[in-house]
Amino acid sequence: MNGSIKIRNKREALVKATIQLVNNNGFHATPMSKIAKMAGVSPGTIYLYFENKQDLVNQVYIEVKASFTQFAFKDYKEDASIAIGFEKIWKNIAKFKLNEIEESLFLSQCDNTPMIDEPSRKEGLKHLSPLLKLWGRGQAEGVIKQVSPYLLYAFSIYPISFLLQQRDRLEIKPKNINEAYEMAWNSIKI
Amino acid sequence: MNGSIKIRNKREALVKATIQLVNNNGFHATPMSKIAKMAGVSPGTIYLYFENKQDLVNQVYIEVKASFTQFAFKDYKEDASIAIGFEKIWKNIAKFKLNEIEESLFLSQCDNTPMIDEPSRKEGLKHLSPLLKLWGRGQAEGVIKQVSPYLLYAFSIYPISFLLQQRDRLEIKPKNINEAYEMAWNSIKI
DNA sequence: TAAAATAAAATGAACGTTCATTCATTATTT
DNA sequence: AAATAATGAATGAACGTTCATTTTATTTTA
Repeated sequence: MNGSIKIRNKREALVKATIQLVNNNGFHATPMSKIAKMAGVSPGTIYLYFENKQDLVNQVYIEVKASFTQFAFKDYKEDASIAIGFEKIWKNIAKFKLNEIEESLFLSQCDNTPMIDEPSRKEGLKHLSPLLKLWGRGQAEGVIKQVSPYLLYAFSIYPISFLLQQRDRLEIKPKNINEAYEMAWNSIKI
Repeated sequence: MNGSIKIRNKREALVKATIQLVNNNGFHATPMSKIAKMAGVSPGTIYLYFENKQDLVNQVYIEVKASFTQFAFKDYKEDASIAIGFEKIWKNIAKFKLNEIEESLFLSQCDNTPMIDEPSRKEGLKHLSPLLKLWGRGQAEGVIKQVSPYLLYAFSIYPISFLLQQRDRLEIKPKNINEAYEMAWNSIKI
């Protein structure tokens, strides 16, 4: 019982340790030796699960991103109305970003630095298509503004990441969530 | 006449080189030796202008942030109407983010990683108060939503940073800028 | 004005440290 | 006993920083 994360399996512990240490120190200021120590594992052991440091961080990125997108579309039914469908997805994303803070901070660091290589970036982007489809349908129905998906994303989804950065995250409670949701919807609805 | 940036003075060249290299490689993957080489200067020379690597990146951050905020409030008159004032500031910020891409990318990396120390972060945050004042006035007049400044920022200003990240930034042309502005305004106006 | 003396700026090789990675060895599981 | 998993000391490359030395600029002297 040392100061390290308690583990079921070593790979999982390594992933967790990587997220925490990269969040606090940045990728290149996080030595493999520290990751190993925090995971309660020898440095050499890392190389049984990952090819090298870059591979480690790529894999962590892809896993966290997958976990994020899976959460985003939980209980989302493609046949619901645009407004209902969007609210579902939006609130899923908000819940994830505000509850899974470690994972969200990690993603935002990955998305704003060159620490992830291009193939892994592409891989992480795959899973967002249901939202794009929803928007396409909304535009066809005349409910959603006729602007590029980039703009729709920038003004309705991306702002959630900002709230997460604030020091006083705890203030973000149900009332504020709903206020935020209304702002998101107002910006993309016709 | 080598491959390095041509310079007026060495400090300026070092700042420019730091921005470019950090954008491409990240802070900790950018050795002082490379910064020196790109600036056309000896490694030792860096330490005539900066205490150490952390001090270098802190100073660059503060300077770029200052240049950004100065640009944001150019030609802004405090006595204009809320709508006019906000549009002025918003479009200034958009112009900066979309034209000064190197500087904007650098700021977004600084704001999403632990590479900048806390005092310098605080220092960089100082200059945004005119916008907060404008919003306060707008709320008093019943023009701006009664929500926290964080939310107002998240939904009207922060999205601009996302547009900058897109691969096809060149597509962001006047028409799209105005669409984006309308979305920003829609999300914060009552 | 030219030469000499001093000061300031800049250099880059060298230093100590840290890091990612390896691999001979040990522990654990089958 | 054989196979698999894990270890951690060792390695060599790369890094941030220093500082004795050189180069350039400024001032003083003759």
